[in-house]
Amino acid sequence: MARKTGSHSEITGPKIKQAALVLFARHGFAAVTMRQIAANVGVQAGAIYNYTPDKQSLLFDLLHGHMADLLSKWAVELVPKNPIAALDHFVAFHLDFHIKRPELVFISYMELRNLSEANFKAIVEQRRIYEKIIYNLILSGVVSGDFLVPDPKITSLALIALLTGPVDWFREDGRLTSDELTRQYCILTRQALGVSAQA
Amino acid sequence: MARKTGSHSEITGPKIKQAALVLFARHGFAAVTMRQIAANVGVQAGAIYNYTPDKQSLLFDLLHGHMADLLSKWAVELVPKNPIAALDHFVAFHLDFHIKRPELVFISYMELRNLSEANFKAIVEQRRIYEKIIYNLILSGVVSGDFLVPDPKITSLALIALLTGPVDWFREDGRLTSDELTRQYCILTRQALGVSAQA
DNA sequence: GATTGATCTGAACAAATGTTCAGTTAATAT
DNA sequence: ATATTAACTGAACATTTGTTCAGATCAATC
Repeated sequence: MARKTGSHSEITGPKIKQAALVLFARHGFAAVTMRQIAANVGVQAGAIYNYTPDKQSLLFDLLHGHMADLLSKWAVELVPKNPIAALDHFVAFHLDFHIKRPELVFISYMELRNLSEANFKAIVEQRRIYEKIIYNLILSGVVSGDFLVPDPKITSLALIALLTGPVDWFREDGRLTSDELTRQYCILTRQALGVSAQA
Repeated sequence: MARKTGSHSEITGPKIKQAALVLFARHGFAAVTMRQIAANVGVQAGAIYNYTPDKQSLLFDLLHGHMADLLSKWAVELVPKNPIAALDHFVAFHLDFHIKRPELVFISYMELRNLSEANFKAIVEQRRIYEKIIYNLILSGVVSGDFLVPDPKITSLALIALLTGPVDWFREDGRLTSDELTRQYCILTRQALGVSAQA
């Protein structure tokens, strides 16, 4: 071989993914052209096809990688056995993970419909696994008597909506630190799940 | 004049808006073509331009009309003076209004960026007014001592996220009636705002 | 029944789209 | 120096895009 394999590709590859992410988040998958992505990388449109078979795969890789990242990071977390402590731990984890990736969170929510059927199913399965984690967490608190919720299934969905909301407005350089955000959402979620105040 | 003004237009006009709404919600503004909209109405693409100057206006009219509808409907609501009763009233109102319009809620959230700058500003202003309503509602409860929240501003944003979440999963024909949904979210929000249980 | 004008068709337009590919470039190995 | 080949260019492709508009259609008016 001449030229060490991937001498430039190790730079250009990630740059393409990053540019696609930012542009998809800002303008939407369908509104972004391959030429725009290429221009952001400093390359011609044709060069992108050295790194991805097509535009669809560019989107899928971003979403799939994001969810795989989320699930694997939670898998290595040391979660307390006590349901209330586990809830606090989860709130901190979920907020931290999502706040650091606003673009990925955004396109994961709103570009699902631009996936092919097979790709769509793969992502939905990953989400199902995550929802199940939260459901089990809430259920254990209900069983132990720490939580007071009428319907764990609904509450788990509501909890995700509640904890993902800050992604839309939280800014690292805003008047609220991420620690303060976490503290307040721990209070908010404890109250929402009916944890008695003296606990 | 021949032909009564709008003999067909009174039918075709709304049909175009409705088709655009459904298609924008399902596939996204940028992914929908004027020919798709026309086909859904049973007309040729050129005919659409009798009812809208361009594609952009089609989107703006949907979003602007939606927010105007929301604000004017709240304006005529008879809201109780008591903060806790007012919160319950608001929860019921917000849930009911949004659950009945899932497509409009969806595109209002995710097609903002496809608006021209001037159109964008107009919608943001309408949203600001609505957020202010919720902020004032929470503030009055804090002042009266009925609510226990660390930060009314954050809580008002969190409340909107919480109450808009069901749009994503609630189905009129699901296992939960809208009355039950409202009841559960009244409990959830009361708890989230720190309303003491015996109230 | 002729006229009018709102409504719509159907073809056309330039511009932009995702993707392909023959050929150029340049870094490495010999 | 020469050969090799990954990385990239730049032009080309068949489609599709939003939009325009001359002309067809046809119900209401005179």
